[in-house]
Amino acid sequence: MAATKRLTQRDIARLAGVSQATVSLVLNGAVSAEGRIPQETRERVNKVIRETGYVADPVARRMAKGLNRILGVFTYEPAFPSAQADFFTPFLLGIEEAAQELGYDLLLLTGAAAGKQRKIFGNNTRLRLADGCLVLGREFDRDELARLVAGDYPFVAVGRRDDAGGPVPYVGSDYASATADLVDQVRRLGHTRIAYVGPSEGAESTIDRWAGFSGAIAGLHVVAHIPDVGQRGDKNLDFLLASGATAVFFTELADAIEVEEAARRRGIEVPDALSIVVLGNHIRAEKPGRRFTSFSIPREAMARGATEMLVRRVEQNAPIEQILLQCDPVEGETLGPAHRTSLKTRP
Amino acid sequence: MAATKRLTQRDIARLAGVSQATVSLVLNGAVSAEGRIPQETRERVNKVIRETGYVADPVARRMAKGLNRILGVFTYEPAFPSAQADFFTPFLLGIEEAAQELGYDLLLLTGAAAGKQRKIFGNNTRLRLADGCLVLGREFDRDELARLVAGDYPFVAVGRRDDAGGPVPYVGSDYASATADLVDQVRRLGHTRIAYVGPSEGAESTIDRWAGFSGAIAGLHVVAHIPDVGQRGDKNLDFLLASGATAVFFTELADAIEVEEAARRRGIEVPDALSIVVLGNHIRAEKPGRRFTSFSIPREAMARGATEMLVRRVEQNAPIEQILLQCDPVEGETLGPAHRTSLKTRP
DNA sequence: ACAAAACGCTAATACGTATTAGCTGTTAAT
DNA sequence: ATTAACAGCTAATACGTATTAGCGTTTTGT
Repeated sequence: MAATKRLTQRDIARLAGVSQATVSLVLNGAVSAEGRIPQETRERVNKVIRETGYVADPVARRMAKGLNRILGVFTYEPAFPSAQADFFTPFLLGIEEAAQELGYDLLLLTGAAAGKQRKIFGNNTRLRLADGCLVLGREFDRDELARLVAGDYPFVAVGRRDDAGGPVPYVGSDYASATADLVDQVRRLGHTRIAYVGPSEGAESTIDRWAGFSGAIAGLHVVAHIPDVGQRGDKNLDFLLASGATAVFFTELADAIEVEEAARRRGIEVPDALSIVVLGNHIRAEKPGRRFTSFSIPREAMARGATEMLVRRVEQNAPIEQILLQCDPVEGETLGPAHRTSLKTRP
Repeated sequence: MAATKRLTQRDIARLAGVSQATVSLVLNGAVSAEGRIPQETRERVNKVIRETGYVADPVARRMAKGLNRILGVFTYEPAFPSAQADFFTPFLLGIEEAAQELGYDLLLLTGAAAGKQRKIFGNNTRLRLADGCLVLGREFDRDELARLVAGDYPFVAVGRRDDAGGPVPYVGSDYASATADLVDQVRRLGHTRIAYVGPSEGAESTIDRWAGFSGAIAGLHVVAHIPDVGQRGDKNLDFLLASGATAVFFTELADAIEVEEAARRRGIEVPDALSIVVLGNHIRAEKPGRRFTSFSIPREAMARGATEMLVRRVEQNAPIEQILLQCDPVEGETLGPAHRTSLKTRP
C-alpha cells in the first residue's frame, strides 16, 4: 500500500556497515563517554544519516521509549475558521515558539467530529500519540476533562478550568482581578450606576468576569444586566439609557462597538455621557474604530506558559500547577468621569 | 511514575479467556462473516472491554499498520503571526477539515526559522516524521522543490507550481482563466483602454494572472502597467488617469482600496468614471469598504483537495496529479460600462 | 464410516526503535 | 604467561497491536 518504504535504522545500518543498535546509539546522543562508540564510527553513521535525510519514526520511538518529543494540540473548535482564527492564532503562535525552544514538534490532533463540538475520545483515541497534550477552546466537554484528569496522560489546559473530579492543570489569565480593577476605576471616577452586558454563566472565562464584577461592586448600583450577546446596538442602548447607567461593562467587543456607534449616531458622547468598558481585547479591530478601555489578555504568554508546564510534566513528572497570568489594563478612550451624567433625572 | 499500568489486549484476553489475537479481531470489526468468530465470544470480549474501559493504544496501532496517519504541513513563511495569519488561515482550515475526515493528524512545521526564508531540508528533516507533507507559501524555494520532486517522499503543493526537474503534484486555482474572464467582461462593457497594476513576474500566481491578462487583451489597449505594488493611491491614480485608462486591473486588493479612496476624495465616480477590477479576493476587508469586482479564490477547497490528493499518494501510491480549481466570479460594484469615460479627451 | 470442509480459535510474526546483556578482540596488570 | 579489564560492537528483546498461517475439533457430504 504505502507509496514508498520509509527509511529505517536497518537501512542506515546497512549503508554504514554497522548494526541497527549502533545507529540507535549514535542517534541518541549518548555522549561519547556513555555508549563507547568511537568518533570515527559515529561520523560514518552520521554521514549516512545526513545524506539520506533519515529521521527516526516518531511512532516507533514512542512505542519503544514512551517519548517522541511531540506535543499534541487539541482544540475544541476547529482551529482555523476565520471566525475562530483570531481566537486561536495567538495561542498557536505562543505554543509554537515555546515548543521550538524546548525542542518539541507539534501535532495538531484533529479529534473526532461529533456534531457541533469535537471529541478527544472518539472510537479510536489518538491522544497518546504525543508525549503530552495542550487543550484549548472556549468551552470544554466536562466529561472528557474529567477523563483526562483521572487518566495518567500529561495535559495542560490553556485557560482556567474548574476542577473536574480533581484539579485541572492550566495556565490561564486572571479575568476576575482585571475586571475588578476596572470596576474600581469606574468607582473612582464617580460612577454609581453601572450596567453589565454579557452572560453571567457559561464557560469559566465568563464566570470569572462576572465573579470579578460582582465581587467588586460594593457601593455601586447595577441598574441593568443584559445577559444576551449579539443584540442590536440601538436596542441595547435604549435599555442602557433608560436604566440610568453611566458606565457599561461589555464582555463582547462586538456589542460595545455597536452600542458606541449607536450612541455616536444619536449624538451621545462617549465617554462624557456614557462610559464604555470592555472586558478583554481582541487581536484585530484595533485599527478602525474607537480605542476601548479594557484589559489585554496575554494569550501568547498563556500559551507559552502552558507549553512549558506541559514539558515539565512530561519530562520531570512535575506536580499539577495552576497558574493565572495578569491582564494588563488598556487605558483606551471610552472611560471618563461621571460628571454630567449624574445629573440625569430618573423616571 | 504512571499510576497504573495501561491495559493491553493481553489483559483483556486473559479476562475474557481468549487469546490476544481474538481480542484484536473482535476490536477491528471484522464483520461476523469475515473473521469467523461467533457472536457469543464477541460479546464476552466486548463485555470485558466495556467493563474495563480499554482503548487500543494508537501508537501501537499505527506501528502495526505501518502508517502513522500523520500529515506534515509546511509553510514557507511562519503561519501564525497575525501578519501572515490571514493568508494561511483558510488553507489551514481546509487541511484541518479534510485531515479530520480522513483520520489524519497534522504535524505543524509552520514556525519561525533561523533565516529569512524557511528551509525544508537541513534542520527540517523533521518533515519526514509524517507520512507525507503539504507545502504552502507565497514563494517556494526552487531548489528544494526540485529535491522534493526527485525524492520519493510524498508531498503535494497547495497552489500551482512550475515543473521543478519534473512535474510537481499540486492543487491550485485557475488564476489565468479567471483573469481572462474578467478581461472579456471588461471588453464586453465597451472598455478599450485598460491598465494593470501589479507585477508580471515572480511567483506562479503572479505569472498566471499576467498570462491570463495578456492572453485575453486582443483588441484592447494596455495603456498603463504599474508593476510596483504598495505605492500611494494618489500617485497611482494620477498615473492611471493620465493614461486614459477606463478600467484598471489590480493584483493587490490594498492597492485597489487606496486608489478607490483617492478617487472618491477627488469626486471621481467608480465605476462610472473608472472601473476597478481586483484579481482575487482577501478573506478580511470584505466588511468595511467597497465591494470590488473580482474573483474568489477557493482556498479552502484547494487545501482540501491537496490533502485528499496527498492521502491518495500516501495510501495508494497514486500517480502525480495536477489539479486547477475554478475561481468563481465576484460581481462586486466597481465594474461598469465605459460610456462616459470614452468621451474623455486625450492630450 | 470416512474424507472433506467448515468452524473457532491461537501461535507466531512484523512493525521500527531503544536498551541491555553479552560477545570478540585487544591492551593492561600481575 | 595468564588473567583481568576494557574498548567496540552486536544479538536479542520489549513495547502493543494487526495479521496470517495453521491447529484441533466439529460438521457435512456421500
